[in-house]
Amino acid sequence: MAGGPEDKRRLILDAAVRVFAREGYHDARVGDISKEAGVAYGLVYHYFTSKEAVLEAVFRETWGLMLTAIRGVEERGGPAPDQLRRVCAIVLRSWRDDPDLVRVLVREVARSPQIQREIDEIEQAFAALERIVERGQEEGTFTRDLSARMVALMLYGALEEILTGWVMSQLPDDDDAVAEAERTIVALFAQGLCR
Amino acid sequence: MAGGPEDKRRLILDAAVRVFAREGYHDARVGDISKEAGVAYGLVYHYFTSKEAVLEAVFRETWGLMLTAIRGVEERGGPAPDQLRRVCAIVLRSWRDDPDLVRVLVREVARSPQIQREIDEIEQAFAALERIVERGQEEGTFTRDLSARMVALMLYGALEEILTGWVMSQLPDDDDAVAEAERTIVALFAQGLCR
DNA sequence: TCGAGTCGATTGACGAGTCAATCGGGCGCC
DNA sequence: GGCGCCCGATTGACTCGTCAATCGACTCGA
Repeated sequence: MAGGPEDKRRLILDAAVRVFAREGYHDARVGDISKEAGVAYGLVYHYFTSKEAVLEAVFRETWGLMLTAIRGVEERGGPAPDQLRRVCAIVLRSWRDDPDLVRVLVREVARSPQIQREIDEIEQAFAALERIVERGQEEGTFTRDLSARMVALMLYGALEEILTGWVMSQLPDDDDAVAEAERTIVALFAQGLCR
Repeated sequence: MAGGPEDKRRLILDAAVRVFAREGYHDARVGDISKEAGVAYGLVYHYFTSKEAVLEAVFRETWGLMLTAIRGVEERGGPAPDQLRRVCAIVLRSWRDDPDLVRVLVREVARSPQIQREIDEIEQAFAALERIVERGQEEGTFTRDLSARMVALMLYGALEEILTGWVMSQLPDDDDAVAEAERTIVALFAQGLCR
């Protein structure tokens, strides 16, 4: 099993993340991926039906993990603002955990023509955020004046833009900055700007 | 002059917006653009050095107008929350004004590998938002606890995500919804969620 | 006559995807 | 235990369609 087929698949997938992060999906050649993985060109097609399928697998597997983590927050329960904070922490910390992966997701998937916004999967992330906001409204912590769906969208956009800022190095991204981003987004969405 | 060269250039540019909106940049053929514009294939290359240059011109000219409008808001002055509201109105209403253009900007430019985030131009939009937030902090309307730059980024992301929601039809986009989006984003950033 | 503006068939590069050949290790049979 | 067969894993040279970009010809007003 140590040399089983799944290993090569993972090898290719991990290599693809590095290559896509380095070159971008469009400029990345399938040959670059096989080379980076140390396998033959054709093997990529043994495990994936196309170059796009490789990107899709990267997205699907990562996104699945993220959704699971978010659902974990929901199940653990607690006050809505706390849940929001924990979700933001998960999303923002992913940058420290695997910058290449975040780079690929932000640049190629978030709004890409390839994988035109795996609507379904991304919708589930919105839905989770929306549920948390709704729960806050029901428990009376959050105002009912704002549409939970729209707030969820804006929260998602704010998080994505912070990650993008890091990917594009428009924003410092040391540990302090990551912690500050967490603090800022929670404070902003909870209390707003006005003093 | 009615048949002067600038006319054909505009013709091509406008056609390109429609074609990119319809097909996406990658799938759009240069021939599609010339056909849509009703000019010969080669003429596209008379006015632009490459297909990518066409997209870039679309971005640059539109973004210029938007920056001018935002600077207009700044110059007109007034309380920071008001300025924020006016900027949001400009951005969000652009969807009603020219959906094709917004579709292209959101899908192809915002995070694209082509025109890799015309860093400079987009930075100026961030900077304008940042200045407005800072002014609010100086006049004492906004809390000084949050980094103006980060807030600017989050605001930008929230706006972009709303537009994206419309582009991807994940969000109703009738006149009422546009008005509600304006109200929601201003209320959220000013007061936050907590009651 | 001149050249700016216009035309569109041609081309040449390029890279995704194919496929036939080879490898290798598990398994049954002697 | 050892031999050899079988089949999936692996290889990489090659094919083949696709466009972006070029370029030489044509038009027409000055």
